[in-house]
Amino acid sequence: MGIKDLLRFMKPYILPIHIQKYAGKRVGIDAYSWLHKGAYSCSMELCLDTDGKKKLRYIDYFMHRINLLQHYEIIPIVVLDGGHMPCKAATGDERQRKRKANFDAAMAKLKEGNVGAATELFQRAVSVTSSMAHQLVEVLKSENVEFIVAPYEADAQLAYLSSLELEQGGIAAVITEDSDLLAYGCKAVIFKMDRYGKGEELILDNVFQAVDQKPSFQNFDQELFTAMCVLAGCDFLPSVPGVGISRAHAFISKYQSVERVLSVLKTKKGKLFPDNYSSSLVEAVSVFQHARVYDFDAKKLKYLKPLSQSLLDLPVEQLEFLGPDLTPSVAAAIAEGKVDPITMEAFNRFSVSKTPLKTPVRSFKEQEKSGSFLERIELKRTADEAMIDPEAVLKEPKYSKQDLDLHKLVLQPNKDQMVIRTGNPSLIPNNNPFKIRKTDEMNMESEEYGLQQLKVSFGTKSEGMDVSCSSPNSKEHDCSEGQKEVIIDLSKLVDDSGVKQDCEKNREEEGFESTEDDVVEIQGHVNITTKRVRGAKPRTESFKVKTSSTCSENKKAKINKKSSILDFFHRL
DNA sequence: AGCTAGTACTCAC
DNA sequence: GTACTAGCT
Repeated sequence: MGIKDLLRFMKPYILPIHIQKYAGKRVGIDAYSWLHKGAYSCSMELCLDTDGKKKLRYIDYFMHRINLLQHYEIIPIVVLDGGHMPCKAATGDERQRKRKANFDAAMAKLKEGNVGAATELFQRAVSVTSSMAHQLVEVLKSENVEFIVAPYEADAQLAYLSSLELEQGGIAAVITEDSDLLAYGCKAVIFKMDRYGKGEELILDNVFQAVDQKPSFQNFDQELFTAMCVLAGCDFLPSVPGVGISRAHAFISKYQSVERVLSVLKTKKGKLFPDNYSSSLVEAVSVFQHARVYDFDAKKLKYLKPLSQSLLDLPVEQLEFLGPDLTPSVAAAIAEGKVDPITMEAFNRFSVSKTPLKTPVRSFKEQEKSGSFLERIELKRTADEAMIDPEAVLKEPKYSKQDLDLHKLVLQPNKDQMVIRTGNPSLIPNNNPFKIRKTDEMNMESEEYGLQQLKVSFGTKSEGMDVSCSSPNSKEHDCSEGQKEVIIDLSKLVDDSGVKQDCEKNREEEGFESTEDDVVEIQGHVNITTKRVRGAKPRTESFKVKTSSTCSENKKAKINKKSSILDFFHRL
């Protein structure tokens, strides 16, 4: 939702620019915007979780834009969303239901054979999942693109980076579609950046300094501006009925103080003014000012802006609304993309895996991002696959039978079973001209993700879980085109043979040859204690962990398409 | 004039 | 998440 009507209201201050303006500078990117847009190019594939490269087109979209920035010598800093703020309004159930309805309608159209109508409906059903985010993180890692997973809102983290000096790792501007960045006090924000690098920019200082410009913010400071945003209605607090951006601005201009505006509003609105509105507004403004963010240098959480005395006087428990505190190690693990910020599960070396949470209440964003029905994830792109004719892919008859099977899985998301198909995560779209990968880097990564990953925690209550996953030994990079397949049988609830067969079938279809020779297996037990920092009770669970790796050596030679940056821009 | 609520859109072969 | 708009106060 952002700040209701803020961008329209601020239109006079929003000017067209080209990102070239930021050549040589560091620029922050609100990953959610691009993930969401990119998802449109493959919404059906994402919803159905089909196998194949088309599902990863959102990565293509994202990386093409990263490449665009790099072409203009901009240093992109990708910021991803982390956990959810406790105070976030629970407006999501409605959207979630709509998505589900669109998904069901899309499946119906698909059964009828009306692919066009289905595609349209899938576009309304698609949402950004944490699997997608993590998949992106893996590609960013492999491409050496700087990224950070915010402890909570990416917006707050971006605003924090924007407040830092360049030498401290600060950024000169933020690219986003979200008006919240302004409420957080981001100095320079670029909206609606297109594929050529054109966008619309708002410089906050220009707003405060402008004379003879309407609407006028001459007597505003950042706090009043943020208060205006909250009054107009934001994610943390809906506005008082009848108050929108114009009236919010008028009130703040006139009374120059949050307290006075609130008391006037109270007498004016009478019964329409909610009892706890004043305290909620002050809290919401505080979140925009002091939200918890990650300090990359100190490697711990800190506040976007140092706490005021009145906040410092509060007992620590009452500061939870700024984002619950996280221990430095947890905060760092989240920031570096090693731990899922919502479930607190360690990410698998190759992919994301998790069952839907069984906690009674899940917020909208939580459901949206943790992938309510997209529990299967694949990263199995190979160079071979990249050679497949797109036409042929489209003609594959998989949309009939296989998707019905998938649909069953979708309708029973609680089944404690999933199949994770993984491949070399470093493989980025083959049409990607900036694919430069150094082998030693890859090996370093593999070490970093080594056996410690056996200590992963799994956020389920299942017992006796068998985890088969690819062993991250250095060898596998010698056969980076090889494919790994992981099957997790979390319970005996479901007969897994069907799924396994599907996998085998896929392997054949894709010409995958598994050689038993290089299968490595490690088996053992690990005891895991998961400390759920946000609200839930700590758990200790015991899992049987089995690791195996399958690599195929005799893969076709990689296509050595010499794709230069110029090639890429010619295609644009 | 401004707020509310409903609809349409984001990609790109 | 946004933009646009018809209809209401």
